[in-house]
Amino acid sequence: MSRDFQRPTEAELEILTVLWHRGPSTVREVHDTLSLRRTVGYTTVLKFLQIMAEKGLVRRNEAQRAHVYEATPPREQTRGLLVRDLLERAFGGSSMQLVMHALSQKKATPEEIAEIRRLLDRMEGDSA
Amino acid sequence: MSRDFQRPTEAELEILTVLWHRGPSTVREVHDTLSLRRTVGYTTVLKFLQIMAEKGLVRRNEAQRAHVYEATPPREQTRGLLVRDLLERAFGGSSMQLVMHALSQKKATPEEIAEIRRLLDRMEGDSA
DNA sequence: CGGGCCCCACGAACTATTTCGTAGATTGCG
DNA sequence: CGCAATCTACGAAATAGTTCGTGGGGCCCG
Repeated sequence: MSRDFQRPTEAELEILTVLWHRGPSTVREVHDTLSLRRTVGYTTVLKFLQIMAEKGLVRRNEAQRAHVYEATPPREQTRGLLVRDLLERAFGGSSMQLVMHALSQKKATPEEIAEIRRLLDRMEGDSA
Repeated sequence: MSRDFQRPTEAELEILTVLWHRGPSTVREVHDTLSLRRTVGYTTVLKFLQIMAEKGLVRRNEAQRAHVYEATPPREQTRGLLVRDLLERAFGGSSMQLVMHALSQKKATPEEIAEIRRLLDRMEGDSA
């Protein structure tokens, strides 16, 4: 069996974020959440969860009549996958360029900035 | 006419990166470059450039028999668009999280690290 | 002039992704 | 029990994205 997850499609990612946010949820719960942002049919969500279950992107608990779905790939792992991907496809692998863009995108709190500094310190330490 | 660019598809981005790298190029040049990485037909590349021209992603100079294509959206603008997008779709808008991932993804050079530090300094200065 | 090579336009096949309708089973209630 | 509300399964339409074949010209060399 394959242990590596493939890159989720846009709609799949949308659902994964809901599951990461809510934790294990039923189709209805996911649907209700998504509906807050955009119009989408109930069976559309159901279908996606079924597809994702096949792909291994979600785990399904059928104990109840309304099955409960849970995201399988750890959130950070998926994020890493997406970042790696964007890095390669649009930034020629230069993580710094990506960082610069991310930073200029939105103002960070002093705490967050401090955290990034610590990470930079660690990196310098390693490379030394 | 519309001045905002839409998010390029995967294949379109691939071609844009070639154009950013090479500068204005003919279909053949783009095709040759892409061929170094993967198998792709000449007319496939041609078709994409035609589609992209319609979308406004590239500009076409027909002065020569072999038309010369040039990327229209500035590279940094497109990168910004992609980063913003990823930020929204996978990081709940937290640029810090994205930065952390980007940094841990690939080792940056000491120089780059220094540059990021300077950017952080500037950010703290602004918010003060 | 004729053949071979390269170029563009365009349609269309193909694949991937998204969206939903319909059907059948289950459950809760009056 | 019988109906309305809810669920899942599944097929398939609709859309988006990718890939390429074919046709019509132009260009260059022998």
